[in-house]
Amino acid sequence: MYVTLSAEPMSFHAPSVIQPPCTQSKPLVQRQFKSGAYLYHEGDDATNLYEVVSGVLRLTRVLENGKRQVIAFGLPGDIVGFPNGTRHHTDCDVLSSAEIVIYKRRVFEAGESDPETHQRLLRAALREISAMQDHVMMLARKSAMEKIASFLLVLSQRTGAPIGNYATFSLPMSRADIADFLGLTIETVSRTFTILRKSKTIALGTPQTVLVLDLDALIDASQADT
Amino acid sequence: MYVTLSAEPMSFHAPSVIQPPCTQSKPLVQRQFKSGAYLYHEGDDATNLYEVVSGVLRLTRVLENGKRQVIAFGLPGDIVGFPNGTRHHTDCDVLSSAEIVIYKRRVFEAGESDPETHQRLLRAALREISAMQDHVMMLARKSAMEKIASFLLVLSQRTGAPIGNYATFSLPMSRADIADFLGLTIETVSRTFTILRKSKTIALGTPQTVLVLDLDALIDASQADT
DNA sequence: CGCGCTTTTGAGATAACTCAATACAGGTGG
DNA sequence: CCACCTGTATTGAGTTATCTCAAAAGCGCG
Repeated sequence: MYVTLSAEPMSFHAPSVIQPPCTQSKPLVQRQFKSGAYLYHEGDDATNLYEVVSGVLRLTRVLENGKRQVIAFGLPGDIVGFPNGTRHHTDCDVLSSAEIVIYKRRVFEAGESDPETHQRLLRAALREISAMQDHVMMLARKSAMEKIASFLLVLSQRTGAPIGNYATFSLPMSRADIADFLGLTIETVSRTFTILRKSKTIALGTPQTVLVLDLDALIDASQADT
Repeated sequence: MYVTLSAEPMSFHAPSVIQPPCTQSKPLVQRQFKSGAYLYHEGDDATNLYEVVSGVLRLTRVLENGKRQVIAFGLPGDIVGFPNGTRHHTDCDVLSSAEIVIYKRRVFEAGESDPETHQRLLRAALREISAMQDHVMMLARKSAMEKIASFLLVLSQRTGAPIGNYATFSLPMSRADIADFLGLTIETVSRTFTILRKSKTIALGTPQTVLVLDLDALIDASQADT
């Protein structure tokens, strides 16, 4: 089986070994984006790729009927904005204020000028394919509990901070976003959190602050019937 | 909304405008693979990419518990085998005998020698990301009927042949494969086919031969509640 | 203090699942 | 040539995880 951090396949974005975005002294475009800002919209001409240094992005797509589907969350280390053809095929907005490194799409597509960055972006695109495949497997075959537990595990691994023996992290996205991402309803997401709370697997400070009390139980839950 | 052939987002592989794999007179590696043959296995070192000229491939992944999940089907025009890092992350076998053009991975990754092919493969990778996102949306939000109808529509559009006013195509994959691909059970797939037959939307010659009797009804079914 | 928004809880409905039986088709050997 | 056997597909009956609709609780803010 391929790349995993734990026993669990990465569910929505492969763990990139976090390395400084650029080791060279070259001028590098890095910007701060506030919560609520949009990096790009579906249909926009894709001139840039974006690497998340800190903060969280949300990639969504709008359906025919106007409903919004969350395709992915962009966590630190992720590179987002790979276009289909010349245009973006999702919306991308900021859930919690983010520092973003901006790359020109040209560097990705041609890359004569900067082969190192070119390679880096290419690898990110391949990782993205793999990550989406993992997500497909999750959506197709996992129960609500397995989905939520997997989701929390990934967030914990990628954005968690230790507090004593426990890990804590924040959920910058709403229950609705989580539901949209995992193919569930808000109510099911909420009920599943409640079950995890009652079993003392996690605790919630606020609804958007998670404390992992029992990591093993959470891992078990993410693989339940297997 | 982006690239669609009909009102329906492409569900598992974006429609590549089918063009001859190589317009140059250069030597080109093309091979015939028989049904049942494997192009590669998960974990194999990825030395090649594969373009489907004819036939159908199946990309699968094996779960911890030994169950097999169908990630995608490779139809004519698709390019498959994009690795994560240096290794393949799916199995790929042949469902119906296929002609395959083989590209060296190096050309994709570096491409100094053949920038044209490099670009071509790069675009295919981006299309793949987009296709997987479409599939995610399908898995997350569509009913069994919508999934099956979407699936049949895509096959009809991409591999169908006209017979009088109707279109016909074959299903080289089993009901189990379809179920695995769409996140359903075999029984639900079969029942849904039956509903479509009884409503005279489609007819089945054999269980693997589909005749589309009422395209509009099929399109409606693929978008049902929207 | 009250209003609006998100989250949680409750109760009932249902789409899809599971388990089980039957039908069908293709291949084999008598 | 036909009966049999094996694997796939279909149909049936009952269960259940998740959804839907509805109400209550919590929380930030003017």
